[in-house]
Amino acid sequence: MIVSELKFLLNQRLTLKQARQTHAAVLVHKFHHLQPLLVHQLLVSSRGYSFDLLQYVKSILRHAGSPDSFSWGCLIRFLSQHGQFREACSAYCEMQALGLCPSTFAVSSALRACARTEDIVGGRLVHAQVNKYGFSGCVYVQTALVDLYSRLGEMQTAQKVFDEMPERNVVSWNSILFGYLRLRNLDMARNLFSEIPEKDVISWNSMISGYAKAGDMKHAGELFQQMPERNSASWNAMLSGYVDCGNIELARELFDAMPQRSEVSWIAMIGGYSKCGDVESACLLFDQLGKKNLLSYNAMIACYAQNGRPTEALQIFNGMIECGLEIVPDKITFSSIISACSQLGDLKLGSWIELQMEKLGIEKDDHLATALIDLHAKCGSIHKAYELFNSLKKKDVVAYSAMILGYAVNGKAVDAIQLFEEMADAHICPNSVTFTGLLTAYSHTGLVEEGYRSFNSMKNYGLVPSADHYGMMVDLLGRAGHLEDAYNLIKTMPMQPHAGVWGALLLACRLHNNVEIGEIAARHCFKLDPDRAGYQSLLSNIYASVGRWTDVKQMREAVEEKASAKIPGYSWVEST
DNA sequence: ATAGGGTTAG
Repeated sequence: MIVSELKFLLNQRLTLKQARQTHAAVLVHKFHHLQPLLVHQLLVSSRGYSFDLLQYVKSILRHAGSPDSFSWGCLIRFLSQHGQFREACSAYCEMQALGLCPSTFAVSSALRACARTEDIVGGRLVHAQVNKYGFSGCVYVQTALVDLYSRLGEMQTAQKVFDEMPERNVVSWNSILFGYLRLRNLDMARNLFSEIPEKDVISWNSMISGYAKAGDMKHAGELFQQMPERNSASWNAMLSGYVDCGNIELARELFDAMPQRSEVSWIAMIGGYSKCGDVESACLLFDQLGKKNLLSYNAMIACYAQNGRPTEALQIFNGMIECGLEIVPDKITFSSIISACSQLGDLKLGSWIELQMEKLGIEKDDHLATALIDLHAKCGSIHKAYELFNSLKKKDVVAYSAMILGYAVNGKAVDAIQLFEEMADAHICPNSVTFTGLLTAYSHTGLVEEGYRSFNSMKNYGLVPSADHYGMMVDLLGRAGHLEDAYNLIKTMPMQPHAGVWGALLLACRLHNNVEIGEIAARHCFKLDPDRAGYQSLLSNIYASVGRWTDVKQMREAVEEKASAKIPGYSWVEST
């Protein structure tokens, strides 16, 4: 009688509270055989993972009259499915310690957990048990092994397991295909793909995205045309392929042609516009996107931050917090937001952001720490920046560049140059941003020879100096009084020099009071950046230094004319 | 039970 009542209860969706009551009944009446049903129901009906739930289930399992393998298997599978990989692994170990024989789904879930955490040691341990318990004939377990070694990049082992499988399903094929594609081994992948007896949409999608990631849109497109049925992931793989190779027009064509656009499509498209600097189009899409989630907010915030519009990045961030949907920012949001604070030079805001991160329990990974290095360096706390730099698990080119630039803008040129050498010793290849930092450092020290040498060394790394790099060299040469050399360098530029380059030359001419070159530089500045009055003042000062008062007067009038031409109230609008 | 598509730092 009570058994049927309990069974009825257990087949309902149970809350944690109801489960505790049922559990009490189970204990009182020693219906231990119902415990697996209880655990199973609890996990199946739960809305998701929570710490309380885990603790409760574990307490049932630990105090169960007889340890039972089925319940442990349910728990491990549940944890593995809900991304709690570490917990899944430790539950697996605990079950082992109880002397229980694992089920096939406990083993495959444990393998999945090891694969996702890239736990090679744990994975091999479970693998050893697979043979011991005689799961060599189980497709699911064997497929999980193929998946494990594929994710770890150990393709020889993956292939061996795959070859020895007594039977395979399409998931087994997809798992090994995934492994070769991850290693960018397109030849192997192509051969394998052609051998798959019954390709499903995932096989096709994996292959398409493999080609797309390798930049081979021709083959990707061919497969896309050939495939029997497409889902939104197929379209998205093509879309992000075009985005990655910078073909935003084709990406947009695809976006407009898609039968159904998913959240992913919108975000990929916004990211595409962001990368090619078309902020307006990105913004337009974002506004058209009806209900926004964390990832679409992240994409738009990143778009503004990466395109030098920090204020708008912060506005979107505020909009996200106050939208009423209770979207919680994650480490990706904060990476962009910290970058925005840095661009604004706002350490106060930055500190507030750091506090929010602590409150949310967001751990500082290397990505975030690098953003913080930049923030602290730009705001003058160079020691804090170096502390963060030292705390990095792995120092990559981005981290080094941030730190080198940090030293450079804080006038610590010697430290910047030293760090650059340290980076070379660590066999990390510099890129163009690294050289921005290094050249900034040289231009602060006035070490012309060394600066010039490092500028010329860029090509040894396969780097082409940008207009900004030329600008820094002009600044370095100019400040040191080599005005002719600076002017000649501009003349050799393969691209159109922008106002900043001529501005650096003009500034140097003011420092050394050179009228002849100063006039040339000023003429270009007027033309390239007609809205700014600063250039006229500089030239006027140069004229004054040599007593050409008529020209001085003419320049001053030009400055005043500009000032009065401004729309009244403009600066008020700008400051609100 | 096993698989695929999106957002982050200089």
